[in-house]
Parts: sequence; C-alpha cells; structure tokens
Amino acid sequence: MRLTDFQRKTLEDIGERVHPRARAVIYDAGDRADAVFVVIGGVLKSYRKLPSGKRAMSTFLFRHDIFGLAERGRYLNCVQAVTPVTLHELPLAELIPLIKRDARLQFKFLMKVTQGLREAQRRAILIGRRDAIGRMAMFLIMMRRQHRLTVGHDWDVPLPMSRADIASFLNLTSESVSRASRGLQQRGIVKFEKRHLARILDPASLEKLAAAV
Amino acid sequence: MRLTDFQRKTLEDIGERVHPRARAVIYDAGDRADAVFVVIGGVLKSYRKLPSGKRAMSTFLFRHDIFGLAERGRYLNCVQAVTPVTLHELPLAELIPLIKRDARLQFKFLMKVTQGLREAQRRAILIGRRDAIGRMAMFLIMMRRQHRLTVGHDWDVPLPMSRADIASFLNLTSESVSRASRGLQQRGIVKFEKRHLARILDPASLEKLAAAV
DNA sequence: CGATGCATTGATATCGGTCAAAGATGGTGG
DNA sequence: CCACCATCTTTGACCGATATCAATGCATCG
Repeated sequence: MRLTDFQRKTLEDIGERVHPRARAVIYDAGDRADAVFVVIGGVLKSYRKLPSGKRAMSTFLFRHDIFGLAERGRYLNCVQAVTPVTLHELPLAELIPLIKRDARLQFKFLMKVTQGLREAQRRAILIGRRDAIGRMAMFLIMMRRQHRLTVGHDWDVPLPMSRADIASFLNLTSESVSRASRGLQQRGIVKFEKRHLARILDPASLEKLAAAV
Repeated sequence: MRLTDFQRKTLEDIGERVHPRARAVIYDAGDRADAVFVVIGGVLKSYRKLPSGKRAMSTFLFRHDIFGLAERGRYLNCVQAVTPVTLHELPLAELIPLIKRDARLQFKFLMKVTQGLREAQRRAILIGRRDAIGRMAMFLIMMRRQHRLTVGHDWDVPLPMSRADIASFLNLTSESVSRASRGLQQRGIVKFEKRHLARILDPASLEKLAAAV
C-alpha cells in the first residue's frame, strides 16, 4: 500500500507542493473541483454546511490522507487547515489521464479511498453512541493512533483542533466535550496538560470506555 | 459512470451469479475475503457487530451497489440479505489482476467506492440528527429515491426491512421508529399502508422535515 | 387456529442540549 | 514588558427528547 519511488516521482511531476497557513480554506463546497490533494504534513478538517447553516464535521485529515473527491465536478465539503499544512496538489486534468493509463498507480488511489470509506463507517458508529464520555474516549484513541503513526510514541497526544471542532466531529456541543474531558480526567484516565495536549494515563480504562458500546 | 457492454461482458466472464434467499448471510465479519459482490437485485443490509454484542447498521445495499471491500484479507462487516437477492460474485483472485491490467474498468470501481464514501458521509450526518422524526423523514426520502431509480415511480415506497433494521440504520430504537412513523402519519405526510409499504402523501412537507437540520 | 416473532403504545428516567455567565488563554499594541 | 481585549473554554441550572422497561396488539406461518 505504499507508493513506489517511481510512482511518487510521477505524481510529483504533475503536482506541486503548497503550504497553506492555519485556518486557510483549501476549498469550499460548490467550488469547481479541479484538483485532488494529498496531505504531506499538518492537520485539516473537512466539514459540510447544513441547510440550517450549521456545520457538520466530516473528518479530520492527517498525513497521507487524500481529499478533494468531487461529485459532478464540484466539491461537496469544505476543507480548512487546522494547523499550518503541506499539501501535494494534483490537478485533475493531469491526474485522471495518468491513472487511466497507469492501473497500478490508480490501484493505490482505490485502496486509499477504500480506507476512507471504512474510516467514515467507523465514524458513523462513533457518532451513534449515546454517551459523551465514550465518544470522547474513542476520539482520544483515534488521535493517539494517528499520532503514533507519525511520531512513534503515544503518551502525549496533541489535539491541535479546538474544542468546538472536536465537538463537531463527535456530534456533541463543546460544553459536552468539556464535561466529558473533565470526567475522564477525574477518573484519572487522561490528564489535559494544556488545551491542546492530552496525556493518557490509563490506556486500558480508556480502551474499555471506548469499547463499551 | 456506466459500464460499457464490453466491460460488463468481461466482468461476467470472471464472476458468477448467485441467488441467496432472504435472511441468508453473504459473509460474516472476519471471514476470509475472497470475492467482491455487485447487487443485481434485491436488498441487503451491512452491519457491524460491536464488542457489546449489539449490531450497528452500516448501510443498506441496493441494485448496482458493490460490497465486500476487505481489510487485510478479511471482511469487516456482516452482510445479510433482507429480501431474496441476485448478486454477481467476483472472485478477488481474478478481479484484482483484471483491474490492474484494465485501468478503464478499475476507474469504474474507483468511482463506485467514491460514491460509497459520500454515502457514508451523508449517513453520518443523518445519524447526527437529534430528532427522530427528521431522521425518519430522511430515511423515507432515501428509500423513495432508491425506489424511483429502479422502478420509476415513487409514491408507494416499499420498506422491505424490519423496523428494527430501520431503527438500527437510523440509530434509534424500534420504539422511536414506531413513534416517528405515527408522527408522520398523524401529520398526514405519510400513510403506512402495510408494515412494509409507505405511501408518501405530502412530499414537500417530508422534504422540509428532512432538510431541517 | 394457535404460536412465535414483530410492532405498537404507554410511563418513567436519563443524558446531553440550551442558555447564561464566569474563567482561561493568547495575541496585540502601547 | 505589561495590560487589555477577543476568543475559546469551562462550569452551572434547567429542560426536553429519546432510551428504557413493560405490556398489549397484530400478522404470518406452520
């Protein structure tokens, strides 16, 4: 599931690196979709604007994630940088012909999208939970896993996004996120060192809470 | 986004048609994944077994949907027929080499999986809603749309699945589904002719309820 | 014509949302 | 360097919607 050096080279040829700053909007729903993006570094959020004006978080995006899959030439979600990010921007005009020629390369994309699909299914289950604290536990585990993949250790987990973003992702209010965090901390499972840094003290209990669906 | 005749032929060559009866389990989570399926007719449900033993519906599957995407050679979900179904079973051992040769054909799969991803995102939003009646409205609209695609009209919408399945899909209890249904009927928006048949009397109101996120 | 599973209905409790306010935090400019 | 302001976060009180529990009603199939 890794790109070969040659594939990496090929993709770099048709794309360019971009470095949006934190809070930059990469694209907005309804924009003409003319590129797909690969996350090189940093964190982004993808959300949808609901008829009522509220925002429904779709997902957070991390290193190696791809985004920008469109419907009928238009983006459906909005994507915004949470931290400063580095992206690889692949213009569709070049990417599509390329993967229609190179089935091996396309296959990597197919795998990636499949992963994304599973991720979305998992999130649907997460959101389905009734208890705020369990959802928060799942989120922390997810973030820990993500962090471990990039950094290697997993005790100090950075949470670059705001509580409101977390709330949106978990389908809670930021008040509930706050209360759930407090709950976890009072039970000695997690210590919130700073706003954007959680230390997991009792991974076993955390897993147990997360699994208690 | 349609298969060419040639592509259809190619796929039919490597696969075979199967006809599981209602309630048949197509595969179970953890089974060795050795085929992908395309729905020719009928309705299926895909769900995941949670640690607690509860079942979390992933999605319903209709004509033209594909399923059986695996992770590390194992299926993650369970898939079960709701009605008698006709499936096209594509053994991975033949499908993978084929789409690694035929980029055009693979591209159809890529599009399909992308659609599935979007569908999962939409469902995540559906589930995030707080109001039972709105979720039920969204479900009915979804079923109506599905039915229109296959049959052409959309006033009498069949609901082949049980209330429990619907509840699971909407992340409600079957009691709440019942109450929401009654609510819709009392407002004159939908008439439940029989258990498995809904007549939509006031589509506009239904849309309005569904959109009121 | 039972009988079993599915669906409906009702009463109550629980948990998160909402509203309101106080408390941190971080960035800016004097 | 510090004070101040805007924004984000936490906390509390209360309310409402859905889950839960329990019982009845209804079909569908031997």
